[in-house]
Amino acid sequence: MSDVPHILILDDDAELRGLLEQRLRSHQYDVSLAATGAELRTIMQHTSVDVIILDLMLQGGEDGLSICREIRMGSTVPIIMLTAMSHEADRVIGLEMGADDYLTKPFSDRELIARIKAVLRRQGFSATAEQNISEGFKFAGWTLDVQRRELRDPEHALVDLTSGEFDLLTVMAERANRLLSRDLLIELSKGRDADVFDRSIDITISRLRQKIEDDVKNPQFIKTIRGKGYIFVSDPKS
Amino acid sequence: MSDVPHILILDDDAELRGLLEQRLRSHQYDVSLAATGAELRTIMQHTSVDVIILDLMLQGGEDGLSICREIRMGSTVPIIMLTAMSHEADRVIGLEMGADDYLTKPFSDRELIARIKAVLRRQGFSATAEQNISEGFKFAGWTLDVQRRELRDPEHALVDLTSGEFDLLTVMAERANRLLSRDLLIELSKGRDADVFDRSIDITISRLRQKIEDDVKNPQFIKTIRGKGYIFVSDPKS
DNA sequence: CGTGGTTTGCTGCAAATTGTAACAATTGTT
DNA sequence: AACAATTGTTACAATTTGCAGCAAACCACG
Repeated sequence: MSDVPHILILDDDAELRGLLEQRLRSHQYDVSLAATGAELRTIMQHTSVDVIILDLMLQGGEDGLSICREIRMGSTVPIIMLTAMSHEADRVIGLEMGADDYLTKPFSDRELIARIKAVLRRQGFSATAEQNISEGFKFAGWTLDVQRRELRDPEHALVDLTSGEFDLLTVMAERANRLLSRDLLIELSKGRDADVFDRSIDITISRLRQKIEDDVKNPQFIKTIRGKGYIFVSDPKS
Repeated sequence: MSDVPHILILDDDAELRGLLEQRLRSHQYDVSLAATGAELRTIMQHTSVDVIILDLMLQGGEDGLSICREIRMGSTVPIIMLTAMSHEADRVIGLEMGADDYLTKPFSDRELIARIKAVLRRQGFSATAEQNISEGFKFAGWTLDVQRRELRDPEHALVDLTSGEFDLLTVMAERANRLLSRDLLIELSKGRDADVFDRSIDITISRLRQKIEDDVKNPQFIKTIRGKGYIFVSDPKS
């Protein structure tokens, strides 16, 4: 609960679980273990988790993807998926389901630690999830204050957003650096299901870009992924 | 199990195996030995391997090329092949099957170590091992930032790529210096299976070349292997 | 060397996808 | 009610992608 990142591992292979626990602990992480989705749920209800490591293939009718999607319904915790198969298609599916990264078994400590660090850094780990939600977000000098519902540019000037624009920006900032489908964005920001020909997200994205992007033709923050959706990049231009 | 590269040797000659092990260990590598394809499989399932050294000629019905191909189905580990004959034909076949480099017997320690280092370096090993992963790629001054979905030329200027071009370049950069078949590229970059007369990769390659190659007629980065596919060369100029 | 068949490069299209302007519907305020 | 602000829809523009088809390059033969 302090500044040590807390990692939750869901895998049905007890041996691998133990191994991962040992290695992550030796790298100064706080580790919790779960063998089933139910255990994972219990742990998540009682403690705060910074990263989840999820095996794509579970036994006994459970499925990593469904669990991933389920977690995503109620949380934005970064998820790293473990997969035994190497088909890159898994990656596509995993990312679409809301995983943040994935690893093909077997993998080395080095790889796993690197991905954990990368994911934590991307999520701006200095602030925990709750802090993020209550305090707001910062990206490239901009400040999004969710409490006051205010956006300020790097010069600290107020940028006038409509509430729809603000809601969209908020859900995107909460899920920065992830692929977000139009359907998901509509559900999260408008709280309704998307119609088949629903283009309203595109229009709101367009209006947001006009207000926050330097060059609308080359957006730094909101990137379009053709055929997939959008990504909000929280840390552009290094 | 830490930062020392792990090398797996598959050879049916026990004497050569021992010799290689001893020498590689003296060069600070972590070494595992396998005498058969089955042993190799077992080792790969349980640990992570950074380089595989594979004898092309094996006894008892096993064949280095098939094993190489089999490894490639599920992994991108660099493979160095040992061959008794120096026929250039072997080289072509080997590259087709997915080997990364070649060594003709007999060879010196020096040669072997040099190739191992070269292969590791191409995989971006020497780098702090963290950048290597999912952050981005660098080649000949260019920068491919996977998070921000941006490509910059050696002058640090943004190069405008479409989603499809970006995806293709990414999967090629992830597998630099390897022969990549059209089918594989389609599966990896578009997430679908290739049709029989699918030329869409050729077109995307062509458009990519227009944007990144100095002289499109003499491409430095994306080389065509007639009848086989393409290779992305990450470090041209030699 | 030629020659013909095969493979690859690349230029128009056409279809699909995305961006956005203009207008209509909705909501909230005075 | 009148008005302004916000949001959704429609329509059209711009972009991206894949295919057809032809030119160029390549290869194996004689």
